[in-house]
Amino acid sequence: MATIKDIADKVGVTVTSVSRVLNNRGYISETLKKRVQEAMEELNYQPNEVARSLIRKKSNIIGLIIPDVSHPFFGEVTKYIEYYADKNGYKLLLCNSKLNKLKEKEYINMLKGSQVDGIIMGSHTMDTKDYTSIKLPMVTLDRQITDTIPYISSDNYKGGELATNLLIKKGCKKIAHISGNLHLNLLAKLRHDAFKNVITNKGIEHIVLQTELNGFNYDEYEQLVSSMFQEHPDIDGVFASSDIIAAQVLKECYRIGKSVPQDMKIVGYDGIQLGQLITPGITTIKQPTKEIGKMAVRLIIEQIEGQDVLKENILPVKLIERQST
Amino acid sequence: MATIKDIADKVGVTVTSVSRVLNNRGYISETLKKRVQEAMEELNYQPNEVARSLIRKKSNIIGLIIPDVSHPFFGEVTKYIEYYADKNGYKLLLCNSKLNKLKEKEYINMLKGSQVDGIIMGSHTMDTKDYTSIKLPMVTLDRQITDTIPYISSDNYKGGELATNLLIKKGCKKIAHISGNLHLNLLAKLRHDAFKNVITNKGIEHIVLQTELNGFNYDEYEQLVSSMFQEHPDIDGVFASSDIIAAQVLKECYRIGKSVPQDMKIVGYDGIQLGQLITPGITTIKQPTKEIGKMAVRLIIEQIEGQDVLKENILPVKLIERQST
DNA sequence: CTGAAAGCGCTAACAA
DNA sequence: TTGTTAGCGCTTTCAG
Repeated sequence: MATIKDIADKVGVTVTSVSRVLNNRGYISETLKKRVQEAMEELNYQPNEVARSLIRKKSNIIGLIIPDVSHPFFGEVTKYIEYYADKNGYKLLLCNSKLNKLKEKEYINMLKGSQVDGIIMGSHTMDTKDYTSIKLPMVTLDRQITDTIPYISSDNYKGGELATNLLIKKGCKKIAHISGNLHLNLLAKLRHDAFKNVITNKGIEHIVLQTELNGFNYDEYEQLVSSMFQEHPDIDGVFASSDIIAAQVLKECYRIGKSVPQDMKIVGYDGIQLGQLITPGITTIKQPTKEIGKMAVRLIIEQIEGQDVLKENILPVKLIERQST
Repeated sequence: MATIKDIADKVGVTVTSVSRVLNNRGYISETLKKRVQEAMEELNYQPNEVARSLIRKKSNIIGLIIPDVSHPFFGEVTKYIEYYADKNGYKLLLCNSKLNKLKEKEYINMLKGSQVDGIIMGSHTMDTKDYTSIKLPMVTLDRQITDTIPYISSDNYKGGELATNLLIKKGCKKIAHISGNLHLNLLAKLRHDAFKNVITNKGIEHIVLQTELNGFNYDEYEQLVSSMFQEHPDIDGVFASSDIIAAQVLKECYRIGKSVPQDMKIVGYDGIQLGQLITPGITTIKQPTKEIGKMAVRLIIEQIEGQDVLKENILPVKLIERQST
């Protein structure tokens, strides 16, 4: 790979001048500029970003820690984060923590060592103090760690209300809520809170189940759903905390011969693209993945640039009614 | 952030000694080693990987260019690539090309500038010469560019055969193959070739459709499938080149009242995790995403280490029969 | 308008 | 066993 020195030698100037045209800063004659640019073209010169990072103390890299890119929701968010990062001249280092505390810690150290300019945390299984000691621009997705670290979430409470009210409106008499793990301190817990409040107010029979801590295990969902129906054969409505779980519920309904939406109504969560492929279409609460990704990148960059940012960033959700209700 | 100098000062030695314990190379007394390590602990020292990269001329970063992480197949492959990269001490820089030639070029330049040690190309819309000029360890997924660049693919021909034979065995009289775009020079084209060969040999009526070039557009699939059924109402078997497309076919069958598998049999491709959530379960050809990811990382690292690697790496596929056939 | 020189944080001969 | 020194590729004062 050609270096700045090679260009300088070829043109017969010093690296200083080449650096000047590279950064378009300081005085350089038009002719020199031309000649340098030509030489760069010819040698197919690519500035070494590692060297630049070292001296500038800025890598233009954003670290992203999420549980699992292959989960559709995180896949979509990641796509948009990458898109907006790139659009703003940043690169994305991807880390899948699998909701593992140790892994998360290791990744954070790795990212610090790699001199990333900021970290977007979509997985947060560690303790508060572990985060406050990071000393790097950060934004979390769906978890409020302290009131100094900005977070982005969609309106989980509203989502929970929409889902629960819809099931009630549609006439469900006994409703189950299958929530993610409630011990992770996620803001997604607000979906559960909304469910509880609404359903208690209306005095409707209900149960709540939660998934395990260990990531996204389809087999576990299958178990969970199957035993739920066995224990509570009279359930006629389910509010699932993800479209994946909702799909699992739907599948179990097929298996045990319950027809949807007649005998059973289902509402999912997330609004992943794949939801529209399933029949009957799963009614869902759509999270604005694109806006989440966009805002995550914006908040990180603004912090990198030293600006103050809003700590609380709650984006609207939308009820999408399909055939499962 | 503490630097090596800070540690040296604190312990009262030079950076050389600190570097020695950091890299565990050369002679250092046990006591000095201890003291240095303690100082590192105390100051929470993280070596600056950017500086190390600069001098070692090795970044320990692998670049990954794929069309779209949010596509389930690529999401799964990405997950495993990240897993094995991390396991081997490499980081992953993620790039979504959206099958855009210009974007792909820009990403390659970006990755070269970032001094990545190698590139895994899961998107390849450029011309052969653009790849040969990269001069960096590379491996491609599902495309053979030259006989010097190693590639990984699953046994597409076999997959095509398995799918087609199954549909025939199940009694289909007119079979459609919905393929990805055939102009991308992908090895996935072999699925089409196998389909053609098998079905022509057996003298069975058939049609072939292909998707557009522009990425993965669910609406386009919907259009395509819908008009296919309108023009050929007598189709009773579909071999789709992805599970997503297969799901779309299934959805259309529900819409127009064709029952699956009685009136219509469907085989998908990829074997994504989500396939098992759909009812009826979609019969599919499973690609070994984990092995693909593992091998991609292995081949890149072996090249980085200067080893020779096999150029042709074809992994086995597996037929998974579910209820759609 | 251009160059000389220092230095980013770290590694690695070569000396001592 | 430890230190001196040069240098990775680049940016940036400060001179000229």
